Amino acid sequence: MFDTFLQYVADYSSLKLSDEEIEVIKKSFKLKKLRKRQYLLQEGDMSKYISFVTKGALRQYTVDDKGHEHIVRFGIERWWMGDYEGFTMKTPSRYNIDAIDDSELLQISYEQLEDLKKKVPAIEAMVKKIDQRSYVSQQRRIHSSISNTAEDRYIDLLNTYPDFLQRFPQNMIASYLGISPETLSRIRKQMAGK
Amino acid sequence: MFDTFLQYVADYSSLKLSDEEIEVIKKSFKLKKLRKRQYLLQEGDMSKYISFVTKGALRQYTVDDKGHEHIVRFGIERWWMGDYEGFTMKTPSRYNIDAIDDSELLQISYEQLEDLKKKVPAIEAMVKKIDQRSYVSQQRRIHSSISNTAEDRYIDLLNTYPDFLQRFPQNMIASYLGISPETLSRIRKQMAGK
DNA sequence: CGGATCGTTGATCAACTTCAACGGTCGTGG
DNA sequence: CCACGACCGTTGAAGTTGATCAACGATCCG
Repeated sequence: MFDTFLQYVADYSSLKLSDEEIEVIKKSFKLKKLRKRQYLLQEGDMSKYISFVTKGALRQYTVDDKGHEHIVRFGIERWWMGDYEGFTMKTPSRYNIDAIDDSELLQISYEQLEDLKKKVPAIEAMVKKIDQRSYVSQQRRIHSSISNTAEDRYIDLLNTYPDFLQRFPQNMIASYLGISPETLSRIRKQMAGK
Repeated sequence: MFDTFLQYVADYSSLKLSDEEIEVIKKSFKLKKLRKRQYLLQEGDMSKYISFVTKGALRQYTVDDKGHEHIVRFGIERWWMGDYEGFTMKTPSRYNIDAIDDSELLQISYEQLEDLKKKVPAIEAMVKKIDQRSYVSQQRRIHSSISNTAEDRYIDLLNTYPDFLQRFPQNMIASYLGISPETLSRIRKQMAGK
């Protein structure tokens, strides 16, 4: 599963890694396996780790007083998951993160990642690119959510992350979009007969 | 208006700036004044600059085919404005940015900012903190938009940016929240009599 | 003064939610 | 290995929330 990560670094930094760098990287991470439905993090927890997903699928979400779940983020292979907010604000997590399928993660603490960025330029470049992309995707999601109807937001999702549909049950997709499962079902039906 | 910026850097980096650093910083920016209603950037433009607002108020928004405006971001004193997405993706802007009031900006190109970050550690620390905050605030806005009713989103806004109400007309607040001006008006009326 | 902009209000309409029921599939324990 | 319960998607009916359209008064500015 390190191959996945090394490939990812190469793709994101377009820098070649030396053997020593690869060693440093390997030593910085530890492997974690999660069973389906297992928590990586629960609301109220403090977490110093972020996790690179090499296998499986996870979600980050809250549960409101009516028991409804609201998914703010999904993570699959080659995505990062973690309570970035809690770390930067030094507060307990507002979110839960759990595994939707059996998953494999590479974990690193934020401090170690800072350290690694200094030692390995490719990692620094990678993090920078991730930050840029996440800014852009968040901004677009905000824009979609204030501008579009439920159907258009669903279409946006189809275009942006076509694989989500295969990977996640429909009710979670609905939660991610901020609509009820019933509405999503009807939207899909209605789109099928277009 | 440089005082505003220097104070901002101090607040965000908690590092003291040397006189030479202050000189380098001053040389990197150029002043720009905007009249109310004047564009800083229009959809389709390419922009290499980001702007630090020392005075006034701006908004970043799109206009849909029905002529409705959708505001993704506001900017007032001590905020940054610019087409970050267009710069990182090297694409023309999807957004318009214009001045809501007469405004004063300090402008710098992205390349120069990179350069400045290397020369002045306080700037680097500042940018890092901004990135973190913007991630967190975007995530929260997304969460609010998928979880909350119009009223709750308005309450969120009141708590997060209490000054927005004084600074921006109600129809723009509505646009930012993704609701119609009429709905916001009714929500406010209804909340007043609580 | 006259026009544009802004917030408000009422009436109607469309979008989405909620509640309830049903059928299919899948995983697990007996 | 089968049966049962849990979970998931679908559908219908009714209810709620928010959008739209239109009209009006107030304010601001040139």
